[in-house]
Amino acid sequence: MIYSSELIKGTLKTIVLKLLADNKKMYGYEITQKVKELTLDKIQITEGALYPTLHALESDGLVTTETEFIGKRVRKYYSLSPSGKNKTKEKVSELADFMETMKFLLDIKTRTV
Amino acid sequence: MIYSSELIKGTLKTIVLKLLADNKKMYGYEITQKVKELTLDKIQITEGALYPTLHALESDGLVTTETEFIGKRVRKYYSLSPSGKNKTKEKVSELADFMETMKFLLDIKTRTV
DNA sequence: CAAAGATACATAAGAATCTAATGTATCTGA
DNA sequence: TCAGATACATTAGATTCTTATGTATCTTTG
Repeated sequence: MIYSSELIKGTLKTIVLKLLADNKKMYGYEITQKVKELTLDKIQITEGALYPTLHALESDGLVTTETEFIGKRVRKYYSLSPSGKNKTKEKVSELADFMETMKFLLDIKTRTV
Repeated sequence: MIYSSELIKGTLKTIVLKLLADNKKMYGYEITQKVKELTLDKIQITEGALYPTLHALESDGLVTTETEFIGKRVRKYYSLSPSGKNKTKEKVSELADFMETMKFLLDIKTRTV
């Protein structure tokens, strides 16, 4: 089972930030594979979604980049900047809070009018 | 604190379906107020988001409508159709599953390479 | 050793879904 | 009376994703 795409919307940035917080530095392709692995294939981040997100994080100053060559092939590593670390904490705790709220909403058994 | 809007994206349809499952029939404005109340103002559904969603649910055959007049003012009640009830179960359990996955993703403490 | 599949970057058109603004109209309480 | 709440609805624009495409290198396998 793969989650319907709408569910992923809005959480991608937080997922990426959190992965970077846990793994120090990662490159794009690695992120897609890591998410796929950690979620047992339930979340598959496409490159068309990931790269624009990474670029946005960079232009917002939340991540810094360094390029490395593996043979002739380029690899672009992303790391959290100090403000990126703060942002990560904010986004993660907001998402955790949101999930609590949603869990409550989904469990409610109220009067059937 | 109000959740950043991107978080709501993709969950609105599920929230509405679940509310209808619990409350038999509801009208649009009532839904906005109910969500606001149940989430202590953390989730505020705007009408610009809600009405198109309700109309989409209707044209998908997931809800049926009945109009009622309160004085001269019209009120449009929405109820789940049989397929809407099935859809609600699907969407709710998918979202619950998704939240488990996200919780795992957010809590992971892995090697710092 | 050729070809397929994996690795690795990137962009772009289009779809989906929300925000913010606007519109109309009625009801209620101070 | 008049502001605020109730109640419907639409629309322009923004955001963010999907799907497709492009380029190039590396690795594995028949």
